[in-house]
Amino acid sequence: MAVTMKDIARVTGLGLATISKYYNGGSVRAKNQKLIEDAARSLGYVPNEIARSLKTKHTYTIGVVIPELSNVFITSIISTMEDLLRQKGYAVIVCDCRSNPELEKEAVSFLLRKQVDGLINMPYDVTGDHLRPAIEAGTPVVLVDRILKPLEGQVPAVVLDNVDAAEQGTRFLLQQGHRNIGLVLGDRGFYTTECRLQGYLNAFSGFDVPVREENIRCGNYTMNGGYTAAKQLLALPEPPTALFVTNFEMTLGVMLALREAGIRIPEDLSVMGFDKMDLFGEIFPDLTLVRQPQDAIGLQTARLMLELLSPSGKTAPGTITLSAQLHRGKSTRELQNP
Amino acid sequence: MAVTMKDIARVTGLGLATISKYYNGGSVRAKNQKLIEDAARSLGYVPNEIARSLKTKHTYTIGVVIPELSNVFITSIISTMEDLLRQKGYAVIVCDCRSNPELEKEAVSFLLRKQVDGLINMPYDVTGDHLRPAIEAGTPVVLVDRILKPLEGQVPAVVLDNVDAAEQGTRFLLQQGHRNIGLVLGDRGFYTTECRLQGYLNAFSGFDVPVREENIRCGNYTMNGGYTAAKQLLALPEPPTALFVTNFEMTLGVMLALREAGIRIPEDLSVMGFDKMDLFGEIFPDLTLVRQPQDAIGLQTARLMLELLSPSGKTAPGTITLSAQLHRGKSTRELQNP
DNA sequence: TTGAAAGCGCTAACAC
DNA sequence: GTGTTAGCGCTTTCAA
Repeated sequence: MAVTMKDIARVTGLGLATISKYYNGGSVRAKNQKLIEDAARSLGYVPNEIARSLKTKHTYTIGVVIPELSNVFITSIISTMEDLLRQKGYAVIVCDCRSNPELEKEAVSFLLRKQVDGLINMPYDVTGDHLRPAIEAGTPVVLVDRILKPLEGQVPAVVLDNVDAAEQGTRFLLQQGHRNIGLVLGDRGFYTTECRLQGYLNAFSGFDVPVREENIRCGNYTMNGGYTAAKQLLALPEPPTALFVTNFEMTLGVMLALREAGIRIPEDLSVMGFDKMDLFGEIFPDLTLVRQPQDAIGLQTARLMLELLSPSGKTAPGTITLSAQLHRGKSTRELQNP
Repeated sequence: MAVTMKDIARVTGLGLATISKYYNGGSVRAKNQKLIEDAARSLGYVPNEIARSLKTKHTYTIGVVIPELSNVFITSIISTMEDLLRQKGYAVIVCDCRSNPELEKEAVSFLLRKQVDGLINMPYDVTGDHLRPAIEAGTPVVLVDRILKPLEGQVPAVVLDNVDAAEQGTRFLLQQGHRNIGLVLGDRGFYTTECRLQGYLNAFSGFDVPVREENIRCGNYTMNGGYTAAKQLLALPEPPTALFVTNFEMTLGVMLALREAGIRIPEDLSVMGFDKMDLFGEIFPDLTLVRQPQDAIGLQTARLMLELLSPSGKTAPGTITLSAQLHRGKSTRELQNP
């Protein structure tokens, strides 16, 4: 049987309340403090957070439900959130639902039974039905990276301004004189994919340049997908003079395909990447890209959750939209004869 | 206030014990079962696992402490473990200790206070001191990927036979006639690094070939590290005829460096990779590599934990060693004039 | 099969 | 500052 406060009480001769108060930062006579500390050490006492939770009604646990763990964007956001959350005393239970709506729903109810204080979700099921039980139970929910139309106004979210991000990137290439611009997207139907496509189209219509359907490819947000998409784009009768790739993994795949084909960047082809700079590191020392502020996304999400959890906080369920920043590197060049 | 069993009891007119039994799979009269289900649905009852845990002494929660989340080997192992564990009703709390022994120690005590049923650790602190509190508290611990000398015989572990893996890879290259073989390792001092180096050396002494010190490079287990190491190896007065790269991220970096340098594989240089095959996917369609059985590692770890947790199970704290398998791809070739 | 009651380890009034 | 006590939501004898 584990050591409990009762044991400490017995050994020290103090009352339970005193010991409890000590562990909750209350003021205790110095002599008794020493008594408690000594007893705790010699008995090997570890406070039981479960029992405490039962009483206090909060578990200091946050559930995080994500579609996939094998994606640097997701893992880097999780790391950032976890750092802040743990610093504030919260544990994080991560549930990878394997891009499966059934598992996603299950994960939510699982976490609810575990009495998590809050739920952070990068949603997969676009209906948002999986979150209904949480909302009904009054458990705070924060969405990351994607909003859910059916839940708009009910659940706050932290997202990138995806339309603007893609528009920025595309506009830059257009300004450089490119007219034939390949776009490598994630799968259709995803919130981010659709937004980024919209941004691309917006930029084109802003320049009054017609869009070539065949230039738009879906790379599934994976390295392989990007690789394949690049090969297809290169094989077109009129291959693009510039490529805009909309996430990290796909950019990696695209770069590999280009190297394999012996294509020089930016002499033969301009490339615009996406996502976080430092992950590309020294390998693509100065890739032109749309920088997604992932640290800020993770931070804001955690902060928002913390705010919802604070006794005062009942923040309005708005959407925090963060802006991407264009980084002008050396992988793009001005087209001489547009 | 949340809905509790008491509410169900009140509504149905049944006793607490009956309802509890129903939720624990006991047999209840069909009529009452329906009564309970209806009441639960209309009230929105969710069983409180916290209260249950207080009584039953187990939380169905496993703590996982890892050095870093941004590494495909680690995330893929976590995903595999989590799948099995969750399937058995266990939640997984992942703590990324950022390769910081202080944080690692803190993570363990944090999880202990949370009353996790077990602890899975890919250890960073080689002294293993951070795990002492868990061992003293009688909480089952399983190590993954690395063993801890000071804790040998006290804590079971699941690891790759790293020496043999590296020996296999190196021996294959030697058999192909290579004598000048570059080795790209992780940082010195790590368990896996030292084992893999040992394997390399073993193979050389088996062939009675002297080892060139300058061929051994540390790439920090990162993509950038691999990239840099490859550049350095290529710049040697007598560059190697083959490269053995000992993890996924570094292999990626090495491949990029080689492509950049316009080196053909395997015509100009043979390359042997490491880690899981399918992550390389179609991009390096047939890379020769030492395949690490990561799924098996994750599975065995989870299984071992489950076994320790089962009422019967008090498995001996041995080490499960899994073997790597050499995959003969097309990135290596026999040297004609050795 | 069902119900009454005790108690898991802790917190929080409240009285001292 | 300290001790007494009730009770968080559940499980689990034990008797009916």
